Amino acid sequence: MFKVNKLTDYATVLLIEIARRKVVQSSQHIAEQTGIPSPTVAKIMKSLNRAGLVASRRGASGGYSLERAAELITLADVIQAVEGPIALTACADTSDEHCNIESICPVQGKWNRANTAVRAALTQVTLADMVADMTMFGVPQHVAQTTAAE
Amino acid sequence: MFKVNKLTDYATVLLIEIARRKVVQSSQHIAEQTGIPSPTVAKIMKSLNRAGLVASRRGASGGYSLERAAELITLADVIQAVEGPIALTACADTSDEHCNIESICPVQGKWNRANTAVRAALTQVTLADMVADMTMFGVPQHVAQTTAAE
DNA sequence: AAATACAGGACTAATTCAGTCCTATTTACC
DNA sequence: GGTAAATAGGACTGAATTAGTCCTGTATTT
Repeated sequence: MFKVNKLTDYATVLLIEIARRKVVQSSQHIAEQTGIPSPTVAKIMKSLNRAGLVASRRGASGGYSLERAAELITLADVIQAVEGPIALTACADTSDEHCNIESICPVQGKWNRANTAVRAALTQVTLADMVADMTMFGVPQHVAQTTAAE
Repeated sequence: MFKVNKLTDYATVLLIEIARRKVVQSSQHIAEQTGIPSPTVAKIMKSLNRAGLVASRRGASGGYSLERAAELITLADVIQAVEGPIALTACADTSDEHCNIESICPVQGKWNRANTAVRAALTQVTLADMVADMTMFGVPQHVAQTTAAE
């Protein structure tokens, strides 16, 4: 199956959680809210921070918040933050990886068109869209509960 | 990096080879032409045949040929043939896989929009496009040689 | 000063993927 | 009719990637 990493899927869940509440949340807290193991959350949040998708505050009562509006964070951003560049084949990307079938694949533009098309598609979908889709398909019980509980 | 399987990349190479010559070729022959190991070629060709992208003829002087014109074979077809359904996340696909974070991800349409967009993007790129892109970026030495030799 | 929380990176376990091989079936040709 | 050539299907193994954990250091609040 053609799919994104598990971690990328998690990342969207985390970002949606952060987008819903507007306050700074510790990675520990986010883990509890989402049910994703805390070390894993920490790892992902670091990537998202490095990529500039979330702002971090250290120290007591620190944590993470969105760096910019959910409308301005695209799925392409998230995937790139967690997995690196969106390049459907290895040779299209960094030229330090050498294609072992060079005789027929001398870094030609074979896949360029596809890369561009997929990147464009993923740039069209924003975090805000995903939040909207979620509630459309039925508000998740768990989040609804915990949100109400506060 | 967000990318397709190596086998899918191979598959495009194989299909391009088949598209260039119009005759029926054995999987063995295709392997020699492309430099991809013959058992691997055989495996991929079986998938492509099952998916209806290539026609097969058994027995002596048998082999494979395109089932339809290169313009009508899309990258989405190839990916689906080799990797299965294009579903960016596991839970969006067959419902027999159970998401282990169900509390926050009860098979919601979170990723639907993205799946649709990516599928559309990959449907726009055809095998004919890839053949064209290849020659545009410089005719591969090897294929040029062997083609001339016959 | 002490507690809290992020930053970076090393390491291990689990999963997936790539590649090979074996047996059965079909077809061409002598 | 027999033999060789080729695909069909599937099982199996080794390699590579991914997911997950943990440790040490640094910044910040109270």
